Amino acid sequence: MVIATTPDPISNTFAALADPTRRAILARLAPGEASVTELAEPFKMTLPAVSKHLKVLGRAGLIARGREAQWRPCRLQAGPLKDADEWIERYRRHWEESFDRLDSYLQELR
Amino acid sequence: MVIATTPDPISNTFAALADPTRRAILARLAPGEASVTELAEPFKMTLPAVSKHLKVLGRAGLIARGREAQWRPCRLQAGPLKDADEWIERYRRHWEESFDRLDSYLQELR
DNA sequence: GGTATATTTTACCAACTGGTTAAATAAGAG
DNA sequence: CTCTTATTTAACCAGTTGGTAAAATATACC
Repeated sequence: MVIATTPDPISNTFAALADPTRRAILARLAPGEASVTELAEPFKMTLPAVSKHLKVLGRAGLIARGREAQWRPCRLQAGPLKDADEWIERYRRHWEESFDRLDSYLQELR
Repeated sequence: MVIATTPDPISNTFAALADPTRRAILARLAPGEASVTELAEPFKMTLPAVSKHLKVLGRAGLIARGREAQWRPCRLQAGPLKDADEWIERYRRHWEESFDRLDSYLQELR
């Protein structure tokens, strides 16, 4: 199974977050680690499909894998999320400003 | 040119951010609006390629297009970035905690 | 060794992506 | 109307993605 490796970590992070299944997996891992079968349970896709999603998350550094008997538990690694957050934060001013404009427009309407 | 439309706005946003060219375009738009040719200038790709990137950003709601004579100026729309930021923020505790663990480990090493 | 459970790998497929070139469209200027 | 400039569309291509089914691998248990 070929998984493309961008030499650009933040692109990998955003690409990994661009899929609802993968975001749900991260949400499931927030309270603590889980096995692949546990992670797959809520989805109506096959186990290999989930395994691929985990590989994408792993490549992005968003999860780490353990080894316990025949289980390969996953746990969240939030480091890349920090980088993504810092990238987005640079635009905070913009969405706050555009809210202000909408707000004062709504004021005018009264 | 077929541009896939996910019924999932935040997936579109993250997918749009997953490309370095598109992130650079957004950065260029932060100080103010720009024409397509101006946006294309720093890249060694053709104009239609940039036009496609702008379409992806438009679909994600990250830019709006104007009309001035034969120019179609782009300006940043940061709304979707706010949603992306809010999604990521839920994990802030996780990257701060993992920093704390690294920090106390480094303390121990001394 | 043989069996059961958990997970990954392989091979395959249709759809999407990111790029190209060439042609089409839009608007201003002479 | 013609020419120039700005931009998009169309057709195409190679590579990636997200899924599948079937086979392979890993570990525990008897």
